[in-house]
Amino acid sequence: MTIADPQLTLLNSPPAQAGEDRAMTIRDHLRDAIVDRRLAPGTKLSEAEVGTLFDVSRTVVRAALQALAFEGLVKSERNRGAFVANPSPEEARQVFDSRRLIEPGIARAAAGRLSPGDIATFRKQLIEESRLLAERGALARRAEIRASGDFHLLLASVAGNVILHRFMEELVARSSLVIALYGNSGASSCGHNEHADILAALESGDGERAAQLLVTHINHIEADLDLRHSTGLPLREALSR
Amino acid sequence: MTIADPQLTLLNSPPAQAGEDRAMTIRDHLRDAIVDRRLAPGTKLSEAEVGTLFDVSRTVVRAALQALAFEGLVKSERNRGAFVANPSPEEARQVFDSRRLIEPGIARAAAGRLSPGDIATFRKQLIEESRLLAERGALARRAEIRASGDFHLLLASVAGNVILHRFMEELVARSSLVIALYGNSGASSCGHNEHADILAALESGDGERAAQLLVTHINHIEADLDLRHSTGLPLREALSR
DNA sequence: TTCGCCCAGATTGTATGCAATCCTGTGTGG
DNA sequence: CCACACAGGATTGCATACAATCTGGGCGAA
Repeated sequence: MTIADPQLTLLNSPPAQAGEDRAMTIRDHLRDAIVDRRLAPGTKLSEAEVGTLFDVSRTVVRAALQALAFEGLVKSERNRGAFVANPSPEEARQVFDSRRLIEPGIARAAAGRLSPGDIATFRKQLIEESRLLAERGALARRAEIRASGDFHLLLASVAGNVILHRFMEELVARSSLVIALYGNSGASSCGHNEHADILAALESGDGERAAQLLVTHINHIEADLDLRHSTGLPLREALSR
Repeated sequence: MTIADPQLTLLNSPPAQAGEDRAMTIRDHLRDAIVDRRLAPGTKLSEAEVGTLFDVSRTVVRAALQALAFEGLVKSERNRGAFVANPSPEEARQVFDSRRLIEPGIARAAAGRLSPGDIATFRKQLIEESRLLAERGALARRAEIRASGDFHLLLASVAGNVILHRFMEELVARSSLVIALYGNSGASSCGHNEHADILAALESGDGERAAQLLVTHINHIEADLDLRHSTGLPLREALSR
C-alpha cells in the first residue's frame, strides 16, 4: 500500500455522483490532495489503486491523471506511471517569475471591472483568510495556503479573461505545491494582510498601485521559501536529472 | 464522410512509428491540421474516424483529443464528441490581450539570455519567413502563419521559462486559429518584417525596445482581423449562444 | 563475492465489448 | 398541416481483457 491512510479522506464526497464527468471529479479531488500535501511530492499514483479508491476503472483514472499532468501537478512517465510533481527550485523560481509577469496585468484589468458584488465576494474571502490565519495546526496551515490561492484566483476571475484565469489556476496550484515543499513554516507563509491592501487599491480604482502591491506580495511569498537545496532527493529522480 | 480529403495528408508520416507515444503523435498531427486550417473550425472529430485514419483504437484517439481540448484547440462536449474550436471574437480578443501581457516580459527575459546560437537560429527562422512571404498561394499563406508563430515560440524558448513557453505554445496555436478565422486575407497577415526589428532590438540588448516592438507587432496582427461578426455560424452553435 | 542473465510479478499501453446517451426520421394524434 | 412521441441508428462513456514493458529477485559463472 503505497498510498497512506490520509488519502481515505479523498472519499468524503457523495458516493453516487450524478451522470457528471467522473474523471474531472477525480481530478479535482486529487488536485486538492496534492495542493494540500496530503499526497507528498513524488508519490506514485497507481492507476489501479486510484481506481479502487474511487471505485472506477483505470480508464477514467487515466483521464484524470492526464489532466493533472497537463497542469504540471503530476509527472507522467511512459510505462512507469504517474507521480505527484516534485518541482525543482528552478521550476519554483519560474513559477514565481511567471506570476510576477502575469498577475500585475490581471490586477490592472480587474481594477477597471470591479463590481459591488465582486467586492462583497472579496470581503468574504478576506474574512475566511483571517479566520484561518488565527487558527493553529497543520490543518489550518493547509487551508490557509489554499485560501490564499483562492484570493488570487478570484482576482483573475474578476479580470474577465478566461485564458489568463486558467493560467493562474495552474500557477496558483503549482505555487501551493512549491510552498508546501520549500516553505519555511516558521514565518507565516502568506502572512501579512497584503491581500487587504491589494483589495483597497482595487476599490479605489488604482490598478497601478494594486499591481505594484501584488508584485511585492509575490516577492514576499517567494522570499519566504528556501530554494537553495532540493528536498530529500527521492531516490530515482536523483539520478534521472 | 464528414472529414474531407485534405485530411488524408495527415498520414504523411512514417507508418511504422517506433515504440513512441502514439497519442501525442496524433495530437501533433491534428494540431498541425487545425492550425493550418486543413480542419475547419467546428469540424467534428469523430473518435472512430480519426482512429481509422491513424490506424489506432479509440482509446488513443481520446487521449489525443483530450490533450487538444486542454490547449483550447478542440472543444469536447460530453456525449456529443469533439469539435475543432470555433473561437468567438471575444475569445479572440482575450487571446491577444493575454499575448500583450505575456510576450513583452518574455522579450525582456530573452534579451538578457540571447546566445550566438540563438541568433543563428533566429536568422534561419527569418529567412524561412521571408521565403514564404514571397511565395503565392493558400499553401504558402498557411506556412507563413505557422512560421510566424514559430518566431514567437522561439522567443519564448530563449527566455528560458518552460511554463511561459507552454503558455505561449497555447496562445500561438490559438492565434493561428483566430487568424485563420477572422483574418482579412487581403492584407499580409503578419506582413512587415517586424520580426527582424524585434530581433535587432534583442541583439542590441535592448529588451525594453524589443518588448515595445512586440506589443506593436501584436497590435498590428490584431488590427488585421475583423472581429465584428462571427463567421458563418455553424448551425448548432448559432443557437447555443 | 560480484557481475550478468533470465524469469516471474506487477504495472502500464492498447484494443474491444457493452451500456448509456444523443440525433434523426418516421408515424400518429390533434 | 403541425406538434409530439418514439424507435432506429450512430456515437460516446466506461469497463474489461490482453499485450507490451518495466522491476526486482534468484541463479549461475567468472
